[in-house]
Amino acid sequence: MKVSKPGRRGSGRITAEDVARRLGVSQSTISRAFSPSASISENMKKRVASAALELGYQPNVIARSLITRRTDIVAIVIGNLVDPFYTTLLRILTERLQASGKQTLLFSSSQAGGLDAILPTLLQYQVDGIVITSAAVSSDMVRICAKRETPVVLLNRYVPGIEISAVSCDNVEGGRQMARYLVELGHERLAFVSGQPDASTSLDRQQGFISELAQYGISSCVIEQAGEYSYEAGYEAALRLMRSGNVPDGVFFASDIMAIGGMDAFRAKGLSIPHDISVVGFNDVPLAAWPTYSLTTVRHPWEEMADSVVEMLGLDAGATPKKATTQLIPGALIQRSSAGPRSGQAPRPFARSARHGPQ
Amino acid sequence: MKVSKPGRRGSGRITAEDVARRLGVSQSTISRAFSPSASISENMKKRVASAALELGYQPNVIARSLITRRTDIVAIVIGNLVDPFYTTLLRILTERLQASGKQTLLFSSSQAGGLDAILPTLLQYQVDGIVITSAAVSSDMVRICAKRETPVVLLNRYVPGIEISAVSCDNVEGGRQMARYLVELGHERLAFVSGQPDASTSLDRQQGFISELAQYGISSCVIEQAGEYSYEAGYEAALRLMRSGNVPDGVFFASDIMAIGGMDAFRAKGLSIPHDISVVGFNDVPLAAWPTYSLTTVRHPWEEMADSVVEMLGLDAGATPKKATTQLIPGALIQRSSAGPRSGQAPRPFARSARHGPQ
DNA sequence: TTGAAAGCGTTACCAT
DNA sequence: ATGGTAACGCTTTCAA
Repeated sequence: MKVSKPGRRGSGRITAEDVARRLGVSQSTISRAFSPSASISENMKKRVASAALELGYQPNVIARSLITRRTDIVAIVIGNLVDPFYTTLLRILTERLQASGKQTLLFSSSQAGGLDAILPTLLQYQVDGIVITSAAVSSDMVRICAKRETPVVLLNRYVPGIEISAVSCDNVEGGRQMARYLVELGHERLAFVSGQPDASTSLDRQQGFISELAQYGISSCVIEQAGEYSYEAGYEAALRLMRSGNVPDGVFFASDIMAIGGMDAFRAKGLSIPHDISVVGFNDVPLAAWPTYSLTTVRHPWEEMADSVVEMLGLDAGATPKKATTQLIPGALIQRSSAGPRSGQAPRPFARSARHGPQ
Repeated sequence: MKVSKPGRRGSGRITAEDVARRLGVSQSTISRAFSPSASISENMKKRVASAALELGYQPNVIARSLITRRTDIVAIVIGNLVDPFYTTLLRILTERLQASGKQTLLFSSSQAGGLDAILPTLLQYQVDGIVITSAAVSSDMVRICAKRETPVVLLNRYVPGIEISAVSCDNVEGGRQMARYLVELGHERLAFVSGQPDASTSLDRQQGFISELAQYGISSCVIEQAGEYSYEAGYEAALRLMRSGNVPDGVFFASDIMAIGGMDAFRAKGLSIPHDISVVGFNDVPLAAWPTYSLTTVRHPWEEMADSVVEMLGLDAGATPKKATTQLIPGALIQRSSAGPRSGQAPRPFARSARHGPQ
């Protein structure tokens, strides 16, 4: 006869052992009752379920992960929780992960040390995957993660020389769309306000914009460096643009939040939008749709991006350790009223470039 | 002589055992090298450190938590990741937790089922504490958490009849401050726009506002229900306020995001702020400081609130299982330009109620 | 279908 | 100061 183990320890923790004792069965049986694929009689399953409910038992996923090697936790590294773009990204991604039964362990990389300081602690938590939406990624990090077989996906950015998966909006094409749109509205004196000078997102949007302008025979475009993706930076950049003397008639800001700062600056100086100047952004954050701004922008394919991330992390059943690939998903031009035809021209001469109408 | 265990399993996981073998010492020694309070020679500690670095070893906190019963993970339940108030709260709290060596497991309760659906999975992760910033909290939940000895803190709300800790801004006093401020600017025809009708935050601000108005002999105040804390709801509420015929000369919105929606609505209808109408909000989200809005509001004591939460969770060394208490922290009236003296009056007759100047 | 036992990677206690 | 060993709560063989 089995000698029953000592009773409950001081803690309020209820274990499978407790349920087993209650039912007079083995602890393994309790485990099986919570494992969908295990073979257990329907009757026993029911008995366990009711006993568990009664005792308030819930399997300890932490203990489980030790043996299954899956925590169902995904780490998300976010740089700037002030920027609505990132909070939107976080929201969409967390909801998507939650829907797949994964939980989000949130890391803010704005802390001192950046990603380098975060990565070690992050890995200690044995996360099933890492999503990085910001911060510099070194090849050292990639090597460390690869060695531990922890999948990493860069979201909204990519690092060329590195073996790492990435999913991002097609920023080059987005820049092109904006160029086409503004040119077809009749604008010729254009400006681009860049974000962080080394961010691939900003660079790509710029490159797409400039190269498409060239297609239309517009070879000059003022490039104003805002320095960072923020309202204040956009505001200041707009002021500098105005001080420079020749105010453009169309400005493409590398992100919505900068564009909105820019609009406020232009208006503060008495310009009317879009009459005196057309402003467009990128991202389509909720703010952009507000009537005060009604910002024409490129909508990020939020849902598709989130889906891609989940797929590339290989979190679903068949964990295919995908080779590192970069996936670009096209965005959609959202026409609102912050950009209009050049003053004195007929409104909306072409609508060809608007692949999607206003929402 | 000890028989060495079989070598590494397929996985890329490096364990303390691996480091021990490498150094020809026991696994316990490796563990001690990573435990600050353990007794280990300085020399050995160094040898372990370098071997660990070489092999890429990091202690598995998941395994550790099994025995220490501390995961260093705090669950944060956020209802509305669109509202800048909540994203700000999340940012501040996550940074504060990270600074204390705790990690944030993020749960969005806007998902179907709300908190009831989330709590079970949340508890499976053996979190050290739970911070709830939204959603209804039932006494059942409180009982379950209490049984498991998992501390719970309500942030920015409280539930009267329940034995649960809460930390919140002093909403009643905030409402009073706003009443004083608007009255002293000369306004008499006032309105309050409420958020969710059952939210303690909204109710308290309303109560403080109304009761303080009464102190000044103003017994009537229009109450407009916006229904939820959102830009759109604020916008619509403002429109209804205007349609009602007697437009107030001062409106207190229960939250900044509603106030901003309201400002846009008033302006869209041709009103000038603060000339025709004064608007004030609550929270002091980053948006409120933008020049377009320059919203007078009550600043949430973000940092103090975060500090209080950490303290009430008892996460630091001496885990005092505090009795459930509700802590109210006063906010600060931030004077900006969305509210001004009643048209035709001398500007700023009193400044008494502005406890802090504009930032 | 069920039970017993061997881990998973760590900490903590007991020896030495 | 260090090594051995028993937990921690679970999943997963292997037997029955």
